[in-house]
Amino acid sequence: MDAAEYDLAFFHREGMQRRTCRSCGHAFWSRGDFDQCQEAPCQSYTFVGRPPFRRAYTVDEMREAYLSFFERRGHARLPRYPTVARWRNDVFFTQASIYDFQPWVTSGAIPPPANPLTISQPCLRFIDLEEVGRSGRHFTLFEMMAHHAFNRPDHEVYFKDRCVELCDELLTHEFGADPAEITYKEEEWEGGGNLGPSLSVGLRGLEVATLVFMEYVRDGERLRPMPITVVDTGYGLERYTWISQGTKTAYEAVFGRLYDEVRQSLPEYEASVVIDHARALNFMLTDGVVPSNAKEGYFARLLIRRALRLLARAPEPLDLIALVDRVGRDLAAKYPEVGQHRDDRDRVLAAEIDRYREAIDRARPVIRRQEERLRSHGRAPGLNELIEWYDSLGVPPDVAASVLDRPIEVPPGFYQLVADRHAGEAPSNDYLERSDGIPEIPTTVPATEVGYHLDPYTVSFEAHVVWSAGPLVVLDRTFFYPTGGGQVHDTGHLGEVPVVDVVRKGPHVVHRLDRPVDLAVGARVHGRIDPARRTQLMQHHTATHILNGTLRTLLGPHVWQAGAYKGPDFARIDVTHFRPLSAEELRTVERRINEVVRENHTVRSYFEPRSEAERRFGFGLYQGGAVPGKELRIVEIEGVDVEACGGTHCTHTSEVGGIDILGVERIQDGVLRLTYASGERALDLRRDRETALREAARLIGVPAEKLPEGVARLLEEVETARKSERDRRKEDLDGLAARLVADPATVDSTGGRTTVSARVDLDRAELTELSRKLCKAPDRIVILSSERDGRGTLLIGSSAAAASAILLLEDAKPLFQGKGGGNPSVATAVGEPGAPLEAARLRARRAAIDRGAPAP
RNA sequence: GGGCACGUAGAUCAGCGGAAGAUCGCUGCUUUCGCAAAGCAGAGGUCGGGGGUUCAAAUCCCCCCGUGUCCA
Repeated sequence: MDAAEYDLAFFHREGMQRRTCRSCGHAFWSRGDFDQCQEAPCQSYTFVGRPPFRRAYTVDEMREAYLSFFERRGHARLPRYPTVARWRNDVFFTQASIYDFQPWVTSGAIPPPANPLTISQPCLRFIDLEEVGRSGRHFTLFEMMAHHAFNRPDHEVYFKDRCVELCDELLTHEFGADPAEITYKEEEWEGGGNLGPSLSVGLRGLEVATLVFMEYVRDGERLRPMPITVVDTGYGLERYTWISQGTKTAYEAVFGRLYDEVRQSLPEYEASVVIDHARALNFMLTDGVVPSNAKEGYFARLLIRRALRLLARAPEPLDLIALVDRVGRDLAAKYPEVGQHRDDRDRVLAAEIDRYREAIDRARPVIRRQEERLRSHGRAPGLNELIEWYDSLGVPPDVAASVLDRPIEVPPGFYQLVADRHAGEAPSNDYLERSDGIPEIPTTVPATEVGYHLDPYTVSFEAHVVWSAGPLVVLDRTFFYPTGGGQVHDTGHLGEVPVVDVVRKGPHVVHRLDRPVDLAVGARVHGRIDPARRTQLMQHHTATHILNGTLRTLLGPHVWQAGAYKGPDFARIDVTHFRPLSAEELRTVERRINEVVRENHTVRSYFEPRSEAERRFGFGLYQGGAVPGKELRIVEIEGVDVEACGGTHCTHTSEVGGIDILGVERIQDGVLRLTYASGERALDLRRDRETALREAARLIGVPAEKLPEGVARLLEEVETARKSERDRRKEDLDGLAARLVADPATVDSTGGRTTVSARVDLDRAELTELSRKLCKAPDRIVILSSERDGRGTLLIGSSAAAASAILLLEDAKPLFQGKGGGNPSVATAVGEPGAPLEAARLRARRAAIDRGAPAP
């Protein structure tokens, strides 16, 4: 990055010098005369015991001081976003404040909710999990305080110069830091295809802010300017609290009194980690993460299990739920939603704690058995077993040692070894987006004005073509709904040409016709939407909201939509929940949703300023993912459900007609999928099911309502028939065995042995069975030949210790080009077609009679 | 999303290329006034599903389904 990028007027105005750090080699700006930047590792902490700030702050005081500082300087204060980044599919969690505005705001697709703005965003990072409790400054959950500005060519808010000035003013004026102690280190930032210069702000050995200026798009080797430049800053709330107090570690400063309390029972490391995890869990569970074995849920599980293990080290075991609650009560002062979700949070937590116990209980006998097996081979469980048990059974090494009731050495980097084991695995490719196959539409084409938001009942309209290519048409206005928000597009006609697909492309709604058309820009067209399909989509969408709201009411606020589909034939919703629905829960849900339909609640759809809507309804709004923008479209079913949603809805719940739940399945640990249908489709499907039922009943000759009993009886009959067939075959073989033994032509009893040899054409299973029967008597040698499908089989069985079936077979095999083998008590071979099977049998018989077995 | 483990009688599991087993539970008989217990006898299995390899597959390979677990 060009040095000029960092050559700011502010630095010169303040008389700062550009120097090069002798440790890290980075250039930096400062007022003071340093030969290295004021950041770790170049500079060690020099604030412990003598803080550089005017006074000490608690976390809440610091957050307030920061936000109000920027508020006073023209920034709008924004409430936090959820810590689960449901609006993105490339990450699970909000890891920085800028995540709240990616990708739509930073790409310019949607205006920011405020500009400039300030926020303290709780962020979750698991990358440094091992550092938590050790480094003194890492947290799983931290709050990134930030001020952001989004600059368009026609509206410049502020960029580098003002940004650095604000940061400097915060440190020096607001907090009273010595201006001479601050260094601004030049760095480069790159992410998501964008890049730009950044400044890392150092103070007494601590990085107290990162100021990023998103400016360029990487275009191959070249850099193109971004249409929107972004000021992306990050100030760690915990670090500010820490440096203001000058304590030894950030944990003491941030966790305050609770830290001292927990330290009564646990050492520094354990105390820091359990409180950290309890804090992170409060946000995760409040924001609807359900612990599970996959995706975001796994991280909640990871924290819970880690915390349980560490808490168990206390002399008097500490209770995780109590600890989480204790932390939650403090958080609730500033984040009321944490308090509101308290009971639900505890239920979810308790369920996961139970599951951990179950996992250990399940693993215990497995571990014992494996140890037993190892010991029988003269070995003992070692590191490999410990890794294996953790990886596939979830048993941590210390727990495994306690199960075995003997100490096992656990190497320090144990969890790293487990991670290394997973190193070569294929990376997740969730983030890959499919191309929609639609060409770029020139920015000069005016944005489409959409009518379906305000009036979902209009299915006929006039509009003008503003762009067209082959079968694709963009109009100045449309009532066609484009696929989005889980709802499938409308179909219909433009003029006489069928519309087969409708998609949103940036600000445009693109209609795809079933054939290329020649439409001039400016041409007037008549649009007609298939009304039956539209009605069905509206019913399914409103039904989805009714179901979602009802599930949250009945099961708790941990229920979040994890995906949804509203098609013309059926709809489905995936929701987070920690156990399967019982038959009774399902009945209750179905009864309630249909009650809501009958109660005919008004469904209001309207636009509202984001902050107002969030104040009134909270984060539950973002069931379909957080939606940026100044205004949200709210769909409110009074008393049942409120969501930010762009779909087409009925205006009264009775229009939904009724909701039939077609099925519930567990699609992932912690996620249930409900499939259902409404309106006409519900009737169709019910009719189909009834027809199938009646037809099945007719086929087995019982009235439809007696079908279960009828089927049960039928199954019983089948079972009886199968059994009697088995018995009959058994009897046949018994009879055959008796005849063979009684037939002097097949039996030879010389030398204290009985050799039974016969040609019986049976299948392989029958041959084996027959031989087995004959061999029940002692000192029997059984030699059976059989031909099926042109290929001969020779089976030899033996209950005579001196006669080996396999040796007899090996001897006779070559005669009929047989392939096969077996063991001393039974052996089988199949020969080539046409090979002399009987000769082989007679040879085996001869050998058995003469010697009991061929000479070795 | 990926790795690993597991799926065999009603339950818990063994077997891991050559004739489906153990323990508990169940049924019947013996014994007892009756129960428990014991002894004897017996019933109970598409070895998760589908392909493949092999003379032969519960067993080896591939693909699904389910459960658990770890990693992102």
